[in-house]
Amino acid sequence: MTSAMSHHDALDFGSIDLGPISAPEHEGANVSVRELTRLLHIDYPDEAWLARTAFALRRVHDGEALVHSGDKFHSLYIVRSGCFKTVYTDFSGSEQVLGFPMCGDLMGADGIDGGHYKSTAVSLDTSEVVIVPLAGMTRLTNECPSLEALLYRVLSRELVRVQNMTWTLGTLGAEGRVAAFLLNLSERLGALGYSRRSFNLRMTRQEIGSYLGLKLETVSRALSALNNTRIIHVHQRTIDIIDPDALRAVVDPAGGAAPGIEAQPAAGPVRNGIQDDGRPGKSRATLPADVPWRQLAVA
Amino acid sequence: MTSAMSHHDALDFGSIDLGPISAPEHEGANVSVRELTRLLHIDYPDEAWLARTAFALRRVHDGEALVHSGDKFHSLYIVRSGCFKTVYTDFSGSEQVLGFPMCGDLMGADGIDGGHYKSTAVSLDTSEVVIVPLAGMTRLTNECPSLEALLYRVLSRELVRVQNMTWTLGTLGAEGRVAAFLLNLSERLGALGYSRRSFNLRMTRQEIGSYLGLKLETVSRALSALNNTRIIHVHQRTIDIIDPDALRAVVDPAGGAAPGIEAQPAAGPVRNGIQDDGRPGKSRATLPADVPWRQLAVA
DNA sequence: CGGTAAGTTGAATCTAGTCAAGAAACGTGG
DNA sequence: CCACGTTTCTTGACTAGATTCAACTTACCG
Repeated sequence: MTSAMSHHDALDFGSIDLGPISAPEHEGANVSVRELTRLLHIDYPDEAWLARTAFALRRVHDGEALVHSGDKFHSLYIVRSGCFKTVYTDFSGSEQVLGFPMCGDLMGADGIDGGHYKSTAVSLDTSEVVIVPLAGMTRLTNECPSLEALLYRVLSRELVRVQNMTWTLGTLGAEGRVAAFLLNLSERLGALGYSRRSFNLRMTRQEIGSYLGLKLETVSRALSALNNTRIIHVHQRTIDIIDPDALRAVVDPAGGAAPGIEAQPAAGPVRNGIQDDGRPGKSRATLPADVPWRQLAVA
Repeated sequence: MTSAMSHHDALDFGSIDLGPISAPEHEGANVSVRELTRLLHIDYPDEAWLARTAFALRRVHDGEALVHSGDKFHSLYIVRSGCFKTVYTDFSGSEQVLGFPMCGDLMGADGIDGGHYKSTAVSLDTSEVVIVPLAGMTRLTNECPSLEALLYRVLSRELVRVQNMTWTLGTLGAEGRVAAFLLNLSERLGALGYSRRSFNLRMTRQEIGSYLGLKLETVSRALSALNNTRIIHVHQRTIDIIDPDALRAVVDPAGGAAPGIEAQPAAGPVRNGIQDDGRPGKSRATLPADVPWRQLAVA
């Protein structure tokens, strides 16, 4: 095999040729770019013509799969409402939960590189997703580079999320993991305008355990333990966080330096991450203020 | 160097204004887009004008940090030679290793969204990286959408890698993790033209353990166990894989493949003829070899 | 050479997994 | 509305596996 690499366009995202923006699965109302950025908490310059561009929505019912592992990749999805679980299915039957995407979260990115989704996304609720057909995006990004940046950011964000997860799995014990899971959930729900103190889990102990690398019994025990120490109150899927600080302490016993639990400033649009002004004279290559920089992992 | 052309969008990657493509840290020779795609094992339509575009290289010495956690984000990096470790640094000083990027691997992507790198990249060797200043890319991607797709793919690939890692941490025991780690390393080295059978670790047990969520003693024991069962031969950092199949069986006793390993429609070109040469690799080579579809989790 | 860092190995401890039984919630159909 | 089966959750006792503590060996570097 010589260096003959000109096969057909291996880099093409497929050949979904669509109108302005839509998708095979189009159904129901559409969503403007502006609303999309609001969902993602990412600011972007409002350009009139873009505000008119719209993405299709898709509704997914409880228990229904949005995409299956192995399906041909075509679109990214941003959750607009509801809640999902994403799973690797070990064809011996057992599944490993990779995440619980909720409003504003990305799904499907693991399909870009290989051309096939690598995980299955199942709705845990009646949910709605914004369909972002990647192939169709290049046309748009040509006219609006900031839209391209937005995509990079969304992908990066997902990467960070998963990296935090490996930190959680690599460092924390059972109670720490469960505590981190609850805090993360609390934070995300809070960012969406729900109560940070009180919420209902939409997933089973089994699913939580799979996600956290624990058995369901262990999850149950950890929850009971936190319940007994009055840090939270648990009844089935109802969670009340009584003492958030104590909960944080479970994750990070080493004093308060608890790496920010606040995942996203969520309240206001996240300041433009990539903006930078660093002109060429940026130098100062080594003034790294090696700050503990983490967000609380999980979910 | 200081060209004048600041397109100004709120989401712009900054105003690093550079020539064709270069970066503040420019130093040494450059690398063409074509070579970059070869590094990444991603095909792309060869456009003459693009072939003339070049990326800067940077050399990083053993023990030196390429970027620090908390540094302002400016570029992505593709490893061209050598080996790194990427770490989260816990405020209390302890570090969690996130990966061991090698030739063709991406670094720095966790900095895109927040505008600051979230992990530190330290060279475990004398290494060379291709500097990909993201801000400067939008101009290029306008002219060549496939380049944009390339970036998406690279990010997606990294995401999948980390997802596989969470699978590893979530499901495997100590021996399985170490076995998966070795197989992954073997596969990656093989893809680079080195021996799959015999190689030297460039990281300590401590670092491996941190990466795999284990203590160094546990890593040592796992290696000893595999050594005693004649599956591999270990002597300090020298690894010989004697029975690859047995090693795979340690990861997946059930005999199938790990999740996600399900056969992809071999979208790839066939492999060229490089076999194991049986020598622990350290000869310099940037041989392109096609990556087998998916490596076994880890690393 | 000698000192330090890295790796190995053993024994005790602790944590999470496993097996098992029972309680609580949920859905369905009478 | 209640009875019934199913699923989910909780709890206990026991086991397997990883961590901890500690001694010791081996490599590496000046």
